[in-house]
Amino acid sequence: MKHAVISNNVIRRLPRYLRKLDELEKQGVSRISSSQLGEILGLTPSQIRQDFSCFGSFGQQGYGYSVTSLKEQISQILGMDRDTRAILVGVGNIGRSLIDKFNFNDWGVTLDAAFDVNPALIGTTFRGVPVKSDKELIPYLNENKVDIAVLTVPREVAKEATQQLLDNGVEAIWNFTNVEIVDPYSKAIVENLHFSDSLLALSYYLSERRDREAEENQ
Amino acid sequence: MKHAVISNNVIRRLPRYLRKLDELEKQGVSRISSSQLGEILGLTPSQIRQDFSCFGSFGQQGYGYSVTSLKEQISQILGMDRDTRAILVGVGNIGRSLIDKFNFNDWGVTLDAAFDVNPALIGTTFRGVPVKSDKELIPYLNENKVDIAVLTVPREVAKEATQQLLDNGVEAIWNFTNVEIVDPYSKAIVENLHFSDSLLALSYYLSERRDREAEENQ
DNA sequence: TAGATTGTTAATCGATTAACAATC
DNA sequence: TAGATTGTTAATCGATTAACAATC
Repeated sequence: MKHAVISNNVIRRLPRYLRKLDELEKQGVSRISSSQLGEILGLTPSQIRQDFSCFGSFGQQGYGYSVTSLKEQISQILGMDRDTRAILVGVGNIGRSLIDKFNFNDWGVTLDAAFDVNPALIGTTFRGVPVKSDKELIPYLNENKVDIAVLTVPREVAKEATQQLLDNGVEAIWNFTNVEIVDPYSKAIVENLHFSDSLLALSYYLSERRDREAEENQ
Repeated sequence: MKHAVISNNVIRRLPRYLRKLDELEKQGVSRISSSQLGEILGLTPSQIRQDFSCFGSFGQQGYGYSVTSLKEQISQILGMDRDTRAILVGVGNIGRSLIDKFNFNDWGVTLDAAFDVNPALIGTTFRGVPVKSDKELIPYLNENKVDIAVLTVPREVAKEATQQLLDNGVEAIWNFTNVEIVDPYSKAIVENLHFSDSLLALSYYLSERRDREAEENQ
């Protein structure tokens, strides 16, 4: 029934809260106030309380928040307690490192299978994830629940792969290709991880600082 | 002299403009108006003109923008024409895939060296990038210009590595560890690429949609 | 010249911050 | 109870959008 649309800014802060709460929990901290959390994260207490209040009342007046229960609430808001199934398309370098090192399970996501064109990879298994032929992709999509497709193919085939995924019922794409994904049906959820965008932002802030320093030294 | 601070939102849009302009240029498009660009990117023409006007006047009344020259202007704003030198710390899966597949040069950054603790890797070279011992890191930092450190070490050693880098003059860190980097001197520029934050945001939007659909089907 | 589109100023909208009553 | 801190409403601030004169 609560149908208010939550702003993207709020959503992007939730994982940060979660990360810090997890850290605090591991350090044995059991209770925290919005002021303390704000201090740690560089946010105002108001903003933190405002953020939480989008989803309910998780604290207690005069006391603050229980670290553990706040963490659980946020996990749930983010959908971590759902049975989310993922596949990975493109077992290149980055795909491989995601299979090997990224703990999908820690975030409530199960990586069920990977797909590639390379015969040397097909039939192998990394960390329990079987690598299947790209020819099996469409049949697989038709026979299994797939919530998220992790897109780690070379940029040349990104468009084609996206088309296949969307045409066969995938609703969400986690995009690691440096290509702007266009969903012709505008109904997919696309989350981009453009490394280059991130590096360019860093580059901007660095050169802006250099300019400022150069001016000051005149 | 132009000392106005540009909002982060604007900075984050610049790489998107750049990507699209590059694409348009490759397609042979030589001229574009703010309305056309807005149409393509899902932004208002006003916003686009407002964004550009933070940095100067790049267009021409009645005509629009030259794709090539606009692209050049943005590249320059982002610092791509500077001699930015980087090193990579931690040649694991993700570090390796960055060396092998990410074209630092395309973004105006030169990756000069990588560092690792693994004796099997030390002395090898990937794509022209030599892998050096972690013991050589500090001497290297003292003898060479290093603008950006790409941090791809395991999370357990992230803090320690950060400390070394900051203590030896590195001003910018591109952080791939899923650890909140804390700069004790609060002067470093830190750009985080938290994969998990991105996945969790995706997870939120997915479960929010599922909830909405479930309600509608009642 | 007429039409198109910029650059910029003003108006609106939304997000953050401040304030405070409620209450643990 | 007194002190602390939430949840929420109101005030402020900043970002986006609209409007339009300037001009190519």
